[in-house]
This record gives sequence, C-alpha cells and structure tokens, in this order.
Amino acid sequence: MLDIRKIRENPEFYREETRKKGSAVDVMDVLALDEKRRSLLAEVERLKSERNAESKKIGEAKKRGENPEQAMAAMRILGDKITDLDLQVKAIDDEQTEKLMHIPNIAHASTPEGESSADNVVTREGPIPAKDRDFAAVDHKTLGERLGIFDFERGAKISGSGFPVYRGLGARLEHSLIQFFLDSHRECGFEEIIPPYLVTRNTMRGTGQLPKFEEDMYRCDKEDDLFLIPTAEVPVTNLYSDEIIPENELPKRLCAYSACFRREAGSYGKDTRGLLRLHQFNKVEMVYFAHPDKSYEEHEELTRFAEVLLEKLGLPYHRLALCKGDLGFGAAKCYDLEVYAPVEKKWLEVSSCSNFEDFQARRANIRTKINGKNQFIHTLNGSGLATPRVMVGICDNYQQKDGSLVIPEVLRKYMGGLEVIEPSK
RNA sequence: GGAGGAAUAGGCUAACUGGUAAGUCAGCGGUCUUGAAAACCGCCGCCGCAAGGCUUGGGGGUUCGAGUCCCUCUUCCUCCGCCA
Repeated sequence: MLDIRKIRENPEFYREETRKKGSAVDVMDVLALDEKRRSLLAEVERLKSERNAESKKIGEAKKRGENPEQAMAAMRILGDKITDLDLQVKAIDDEQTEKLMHIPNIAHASTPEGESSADNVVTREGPIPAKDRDFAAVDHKTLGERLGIFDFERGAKISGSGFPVYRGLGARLEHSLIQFFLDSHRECGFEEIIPPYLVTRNTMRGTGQLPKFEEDMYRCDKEDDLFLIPTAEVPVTNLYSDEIIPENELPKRLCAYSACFRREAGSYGKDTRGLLRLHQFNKVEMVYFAHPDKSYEEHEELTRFAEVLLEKLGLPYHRLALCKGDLGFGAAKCYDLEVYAPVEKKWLEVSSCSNFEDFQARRANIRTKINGKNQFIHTLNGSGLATPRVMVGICDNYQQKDGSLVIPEVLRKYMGGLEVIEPSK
C-alpha cells in the first residue's frame, strides 16, 4: 500500500508512476476521498473533545449531588451526531483503503523504463556451457517418464493437470534440491521457517495477493475462509505483522520451504508441458526484513545468494532487471533469474528477487523504531529456488546420449552418492 | 468435542455502587562522574506540527460517560474425551 501522505505531496508523480505499473485506479480519486475524510475527521474529533469535557463535568456535578439533566440531554444529541459522523468517516476510510489496496507500488528509480517483458534488461550473464551435443536430446517430460522419475499421467488422474508426481529417484532428487537450498541458506545465516500452508484472508492482504488477485488463489473453504499459499513469502513475511522489530535485529534473514499453490488462471496452452507451469510446486523462499535505509544493498545480496545456487548446480543462467511494466504488483525493483534449457531452447524463470520497500510492511503493519520513531521496515523476498524449472534445467543440461541423467555434483551427497540415474532396462 | 478459567501499553501489576487507564521493572535522553554504578530530572501505547483524538484480545450493544454491565468472536491455560 502506498503512503497517502506522499501521494498528497506529489500527486502527479504518483499518477504517472502507477500508470506505468499498469494501475487501473487513479490516485486522484483516492486523494478526493482523503480530502473529504480528513475534513470530517477534524469535525468529529472536535465534537468528541467537547463530549469528553462535558461528560467529565456531568460526573463531577453528580458527585456534588446535583442532577445535570439538561447537560445529559444535550450530550445525548451530540452523541447521536458523533455516531453518525463516525459512520461516515468509517465508510470513507474503508473505501479509501480498498482503493489504495488496489494500487500497485511504484518502481524504484533504478528500474528500467518499459512496458513488457521485451523491455527487461540482462544485467548479468552466468556461465553458459552450451556446447553442441552429438545426440538428439529429449525434453524433460519424455526423459523423466522414461527414467520413471516423473508420472504426469497419474498426477493428472488424481488431481488434474498441473499436479506432477515425482517418484523413486525423482522424488529423491526433488528432496535433494530442497535440502541443498536450505543447507546453503543456513550456512549463510538464514533462520529456517516451516510455515502453515493455509492462511487467513488478512494474511493474504498483507503481502498483496488480495484483494486484487483472488482468482489466482486456491480458497480452501467458505466457512474458514482460508487460502492455500501461493508462496512461502505470504506466511513468512506476515510472521511479524502488527509488530515492532527492534532496529538492532535488522536485517532478519528467513528462509522456508513450502509447497506452493497457484491457479495460474488464464495461462492455458502455452508453456504448460511437463513441469513448466504447475498448480502445485515446491519452492524454497528467502525473506528479508530490512532496515529501510539499506534495503537496496540487501536486495543485491539476496539475489546473489540465489545466483550462487545456480552456479553450484552448474546451470547456465542470466539475470534480468525487470522493467516498470513487467514488475509485479508490490515490487519496487525486481531481478529475475533464468536458467537456459537447451532442449526447450528457452530461458526459464527460476527465481524472482524483489524489493517491496515499505509496500507490504504498510499493509501488514511491520515496523521498527528508529530514533524513537516508529517506521515501516522494508520487505524483500526471492526464490532460492523454485524446483520445477531447475529440474527442467537439470534434465535439459545433464542428460546423456544413452538416456541417463547425470546428477549435479552438489546434490550427490543427498542421493547417497549416486552419480547418475540410469534408464531401467 | 465437553466443563471451567483467563486476556490491561515491551514484561509485571492496579483502578469504590460505571466517572474517563495509577504504578513498577526494563528501555531511552539528560544532570552528576576520569569512566561506570547509584541518585536525581525527563521520556517511556498509537496518530497528529499542534489543538486534540484514539487505546484495556477483536467486533457489537446499553449509557451523558464502559477496563468495569450485556451479547458475540478469537487466543491461551486447566481437566475430561478423541486423534497422527
């Protein structure tokens, strides 16, 4: 959520910048509401002040044994007026907040201009082995089914498309990735969290999934009104909602494995083969609670942590700085990491590392006290990493002519020393 | 699931038949000191430049006025039952 005071100070700037982020809501509408709300608020507070003073006098009069019937009658009328005004303020406040909740964050100055993914800028080239192979490589779906490590058909049978089944060494390889990521983060000083997978509506609002993107979420049940998390970012960022984190505890670096659930509404057809786009997948997420003055340095650090994972896995990747038009709803700046999949002949997004500045912190009410003054912290998060496309990257880059799949060096210790997954004969 | 109890600011603790949140510890700033402690002064729930408003787990009600009375929800504790 944006700071209404800042919008008030510089409306044209906010109008222009939210437009670049693709906002359908005009900040001027919100400003008009704010104007009205504040004038009503001043009025009602003046009346309350009067009531407080008069009520005190009534109490004192009664103690003296008097019967201030006249004053009480007057206060009855004043009270009704206050009730009425309070309701008006509340209604306008709700409307204003609801509008604000639909307005995206504005981009940081270092974010490139642009409207779509075509305008994103490559800011780092990772190692690219990309040597020609002397055999016709097969895609991960074909390879995985031949090796017996994925079972898409049965997954679809029991849950529908987009719900993969990993089995045997495939399940073990998946666990290896998750454990490798978590171990790496722990060595870098992260605290690991195992969060709930179902969260309340309010939690979903804190990180920005709601109210705007409800159609992308799985809602558990009408009575409980709980939602399946689309990423561990949601429960982990909200761990500190409505809290004041001591300044000396910043930054907090947390990581969490979770399954992630997304409807992926509207993304039928393209790029849905195999593991490329799923309704349920596994991901390890990194979340930072950052000091507001240092979040951009920490954004670089967090992104590097994700890149190092890809380097250790020996996967070719690059880093994109997303342009304003391609930036997510709450992000002020975002780097995507993409792995090159030579069979797909595509770059696959495996991580998205974002700085939300105080956008989520204002929604979730996460603050710190700096020089005696409460101030919203900055939240950052990044995948470290999402497994499905990393798995595709491994299949594409590590398969051999005989149909076997070499296990990346760093994962072998999690696979009991196994070096290669052989096709069954 | 059943029965009972509890929730006050960062912790702890008060508030007559309803009269407008007292105090304490921790913390922060200052005086003093070579430095520290002690002592003393100030700050010490939130918003606001201020005036002022708001705040006793959340929401609602009664009242001129609610920590206090009523309804409701949530969380925690104790006991019983059930359960991986």
